Amino acid sequence: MRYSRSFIHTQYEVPKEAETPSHILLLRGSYIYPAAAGIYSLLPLGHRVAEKVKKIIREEMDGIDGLEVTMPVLNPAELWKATKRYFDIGQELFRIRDRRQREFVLAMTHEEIVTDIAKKFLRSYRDLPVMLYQIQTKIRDEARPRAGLLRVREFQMKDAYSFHPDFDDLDRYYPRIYNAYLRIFARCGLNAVPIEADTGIMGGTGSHEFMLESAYGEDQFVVCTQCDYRANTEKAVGIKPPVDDLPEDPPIMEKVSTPGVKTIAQLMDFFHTAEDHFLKTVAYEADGRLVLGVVRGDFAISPTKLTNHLKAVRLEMASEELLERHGLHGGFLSPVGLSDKSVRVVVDTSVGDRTLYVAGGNAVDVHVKNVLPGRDFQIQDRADIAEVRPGDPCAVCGRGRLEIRRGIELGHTFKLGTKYTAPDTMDVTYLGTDGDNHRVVMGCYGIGVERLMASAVEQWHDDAGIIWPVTIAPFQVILTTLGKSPEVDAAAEALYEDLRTRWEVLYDDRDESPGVKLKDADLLGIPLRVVVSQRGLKQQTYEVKVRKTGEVSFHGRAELVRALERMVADLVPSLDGLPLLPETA
RNA sequence: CGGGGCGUAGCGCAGACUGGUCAGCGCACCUGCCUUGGGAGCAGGGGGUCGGCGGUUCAAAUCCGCCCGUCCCGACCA
Repeated sequence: MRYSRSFIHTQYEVPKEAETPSHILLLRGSYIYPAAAGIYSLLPLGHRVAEKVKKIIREEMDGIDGLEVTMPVLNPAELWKATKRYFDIGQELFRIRDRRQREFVLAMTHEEIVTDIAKKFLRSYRDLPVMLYQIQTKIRDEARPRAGLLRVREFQMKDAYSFHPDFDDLDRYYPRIYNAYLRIFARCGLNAVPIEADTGIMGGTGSHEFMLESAYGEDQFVVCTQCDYRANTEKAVGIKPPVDDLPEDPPIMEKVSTPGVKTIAQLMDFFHTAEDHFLKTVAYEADGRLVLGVVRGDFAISPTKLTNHLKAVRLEMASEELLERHGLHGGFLSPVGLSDKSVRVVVDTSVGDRTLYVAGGNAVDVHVKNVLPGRDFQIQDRADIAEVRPGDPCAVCGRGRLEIRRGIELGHTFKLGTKYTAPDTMDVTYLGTDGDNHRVVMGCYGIGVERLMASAVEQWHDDAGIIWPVTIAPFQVILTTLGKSPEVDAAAEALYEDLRTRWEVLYDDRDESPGVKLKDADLLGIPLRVVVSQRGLKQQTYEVKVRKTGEVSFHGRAELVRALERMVADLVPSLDGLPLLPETA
């Protein structure tokens, strides 16, 4: 491709809307162009990168027996009503009507469509297992798109769905997709870290997120400093150091007037007592019911953990009206002396029975002190509903400490089970060898293509520009001429014709000053740069610079191709040392 | 959806507080000359509903109101 014909329009200035490195560099390199907030065109360069990524994804998906399909973006609302997602998902789901007022949604994923297909065609155990996948546009009305391609409203996603005769079969398949994901990210040059993810109401250990650690990521995950435990903060479990200072002869519980004292900070001041001697009680509305969550004062409640424990669909902070209706008062909530039996109370495992707590009094301006769990109130529902804290001991190895890191979620694998095939959703069964109907078990697996591209830039850039991994670079080689002379042009033309039979070559044939051409080559991030110049021709050499290392070498015409071949091979990311799961036959 | 910033040429910005003398600068773009190893130089040139609507005023880029767009923080995120 000749640069002069390539629709590359680099810009020197940093666009003011961009702050994140990938956003800045992709705009400056004319890889992408915004149409609206969180909606981008992929310009020729960006399109080439996306196609490279998609090719790698296809190879890996095909390698684990995936069958590519294309499903519609426009989905009839009835299917989404059947799975109840039409009602459970908030404003993020685009809902539209056609000219006859029939309701449609713009698909944000394709569980409904693919399950409907499965229901139609999967009749017998002979049809299973099967994995269908597509790479296709997803549309979501994101509340806040951000950071260029990292969080957008329209994007291409590889979404895959596997169908199995039973859970065992899904468990056998799962490592194959997990390993394929590790290979995809590694082949794209990304250091993806698999972490255990929240599985929602499914439970179990059937979900992983693949994270790229990055300061610009919007997700947090927990890592152990000693062992290889890695988990989403919504799921992570740490050891909660117990407080054990119960006096021999515990004093009885006592009411204390605490006018206007509501927060833990105010209470610590009022009672001159440490944070971990309070019971923090927070009121939620879970699918319409009032629920009180209780944690020790030095912990915070994890809404996700509480939601999962309750097996609730929606969890929100309780409104004042709901509290009033139960005769409760925000700021003085408590599991102690709760008369209304319709209120569910969940107590976190941080609350022990070897210490005396200060708790709310369930009356305005009243707290109680010397509260002893088990004596002054009964714990009927005890669960881990607290967020882990940085520095907490690891629950897996017991030796390490937990740290919280930021990351970009590159992909997600999920054992869905029968969430979409159960009788109350889409009801998908097949006929087994025993002649009986059995329920189909599913898994789903997603990768965002543009987010992966942007993540590659986040991981691979310097002050001068992008440094594409050779596997996804728009071109492997940029051929640059310096100086204007017939000899240089002739040599470059001949070299271009030769190199382009082996690689994708961007031939910078522009009549620009050396500075402009060299700066553009760096900004665009093409892995190898070959320079043809008067100076080089005089010595009968061509200069090659490796973008990633900055290493410069000179080669005669005869050995240039061989040298480039070696350098390209060296740049291909290694698949050694990936934390692959064992696959069973 | 809450809080904040920004909106003047393709890009980046000044002008605004103190209304007039204000349609400006750099880069990019076009023409010519010249130059060619890290975003050259000279000369000439094109390009603007100052985000939109309304108000105040003799007069609005500038003051006031509403709206829109965009970015950041937070909430949300199948």
